[in-house]
Amino acid sequence: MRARAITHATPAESIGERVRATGKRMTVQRRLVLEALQQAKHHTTAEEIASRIRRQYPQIDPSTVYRNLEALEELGLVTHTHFEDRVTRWHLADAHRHGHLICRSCGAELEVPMSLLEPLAAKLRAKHGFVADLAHSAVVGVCSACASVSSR
Amino acid sequence: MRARAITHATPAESIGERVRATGKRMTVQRRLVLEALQQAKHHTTAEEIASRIRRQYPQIDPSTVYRNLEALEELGLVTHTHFEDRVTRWHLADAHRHGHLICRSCGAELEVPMSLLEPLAAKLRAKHGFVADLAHSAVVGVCSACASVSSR
DNA sequence: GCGGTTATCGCAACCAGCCGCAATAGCGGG
DNA sequence: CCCGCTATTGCGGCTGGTTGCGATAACCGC
Ligand SMILES: [Mn+2]
Ligand SMILES: [Mn+2]
Ligand SMILES: [Zn+2]
Ligand SMILES: [Zn+2]
Repeated sequence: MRARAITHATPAESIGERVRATGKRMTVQRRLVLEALQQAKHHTTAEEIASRIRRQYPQIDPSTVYRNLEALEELGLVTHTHFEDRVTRWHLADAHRHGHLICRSCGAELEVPMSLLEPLAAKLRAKHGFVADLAHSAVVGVCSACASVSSR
Repeated sequence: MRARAITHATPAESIGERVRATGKRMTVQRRLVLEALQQAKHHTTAEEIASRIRRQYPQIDPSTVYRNLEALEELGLVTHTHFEDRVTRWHLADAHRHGHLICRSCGAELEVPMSLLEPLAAKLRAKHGFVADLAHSAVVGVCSACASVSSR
């Protein structure tokens, strides 16, 4: 085992070390939450994570999933984003950061590069000393398709 | 009554007409929600509105408050903003629009003029045809006080 | 004013998420 | 390998908010 080359993008063992280094513990539930996040290619919900875990480990409690997501977020391994429905979306932190635009009329979701949002963040930092996290909440509005329909 | 001058900023009768013009009805509950919003000088929560109404009208149900806030929002009389706790804040729509910055470390709330946020909205409109409502969600981040403490 | 249509109400049940508690199980040290 | 400390778990209960349903009451036309 020791000599086995680790080719995976996020070596499972180093994550365990990183977790333990802060006095936290690597429980089976926590490992399963991490695995579920890795398997979901993109953002996912706590309920999706829970139901995926339940297939292997039926006794998992939703609150355990929520607490683990929080704990992993404190460690910088995970982030979350708020959309307009009241369901929080979770990302692995190493996934490329991006902003979200969501249409309040048709629900369409667009992703935009952080570079687009960065100038506003820079301005808030300069004017107010406020370090903004503009990826944290989706930007709500009306998409081009819906806007052209409603103005016609 | 008929000749009495109306000096109030938002003539109650014209609101009633505006409500009825869309096939909606001006119920006592709806009037009480509006009054509660007017009495709260700035943004307020559904629960604050409900408990204020309960003093005059104890049988009001929370769902009635929520449905009325939604209905009044559809009419353009009311807007809401999402803060970082999961409690929605409600404004009368004629109150001056502004953005919110909220510190995830100390909870401080700063208000910023929409003009600060407008350049981003213009860019999203130009690049994606997306009409953004940047006042809808508070911008989450770390305020200057907390940022200087944590970097020291 | 009166009556019919139907928007709205109160209620009960539900959903996403959070929290306190007692039991369990990682972890680090010996 | 075993032990003790304590982080974490499952559970029950709660909060803010939403939804379906049958009863009520605005509104409109006469
Ligand atoms: Mn909203
Ligand atoms: Mn958040
Ligand atoms: Zn995403
Ligand atoms: Zn405000």
